[in-house]
Amino acid sequence: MFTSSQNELAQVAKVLAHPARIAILDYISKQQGCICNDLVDVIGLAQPTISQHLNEIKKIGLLKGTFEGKNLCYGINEERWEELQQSFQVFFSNINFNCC
Amino acid sequence: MFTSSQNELAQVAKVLAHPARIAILDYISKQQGCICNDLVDVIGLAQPTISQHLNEIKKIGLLKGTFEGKNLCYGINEERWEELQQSFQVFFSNINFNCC
DNA sequence: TTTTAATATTGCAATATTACGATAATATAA
DNA sequence: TTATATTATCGTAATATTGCAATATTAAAA
Repeated sequence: MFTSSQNELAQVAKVLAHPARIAILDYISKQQGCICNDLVDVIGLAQPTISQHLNEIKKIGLLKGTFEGKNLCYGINEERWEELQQSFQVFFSNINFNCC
Repeated sequence: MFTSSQNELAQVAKVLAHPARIAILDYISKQQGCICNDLVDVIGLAQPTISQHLNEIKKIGLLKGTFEGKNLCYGINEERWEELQQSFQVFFSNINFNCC
C-alpha cells in the first residue's frame, strides 16, 4: 500500500516517537563508555519499561551490545545511525514549497 | 519528566511514524499546485481517515491551508519544515560513538 | 554450587491510535 | 435558495502502545 521507503521511515520515526527513547539515546550518546545500568535511575521509569524501550531501539538496529563484566553494554551503532540520519535528510530535502 | 526538546522531537516523530502521513507529505511535496482532493484516491484510505491524518500533520504546524474555490488547499509550511529538519539534524549530530 | 546483581520476559490493565460508516458543515454552482 | 462537491466531525470497533509488578534468565562473585 505504501512504498518500502515510506514504511521504513515511518518505522524508524515510530521508535523516535517516545520521549523516553529520545532520552535514552541522548544519554547513551553523552557517555564516554557504555555502562548502561543506571538508565533506570536517569530516565525514571521501571526497569522492565527501560528494557522494553531499549528493545524497540535495538529492533531498528540503532544499538549494538556487548557483554562487559556482568553488565550488558549498549552502544550506538554508528553505521546504522548515519544511515537513518541520511534517510531523514533525504526526506526533508525532497520537498517543494511552490504552493499557496 | 523529559526535557521539552525531547518531548517536542518525540511529538514530531510521532506524526512521521505512520506511512500514510509520510505518503501524504511526499505527495503534497511533489505537486506543483495544491489541489489535494485527490489524496483519497492516491493514498487509498477513506476520506475521514485522510482528513484525520492531515489534521495530525497540521497540529505540528507542517501544513498551511488556504481556501481556493470550494477546495481547501494544503501546502507545506516552509519555515516549520526547515525548523523540524534542523531539529532532526541536531539530534542526529549530537551523538558520540566512543563506546564498545 | 550458591548467592548476587544485572537484564529479559510475561501478564495484564490503562490508554492511545487507526480506520471507517454515518453525518454535519462549508462553499461554490445552478 | 437548492443542489452539488468537498472537507470535518462523531461514534465506535479493532488494534497497538505504554508501564509496571512478578518472575525468569544470565553471568560474575563468593
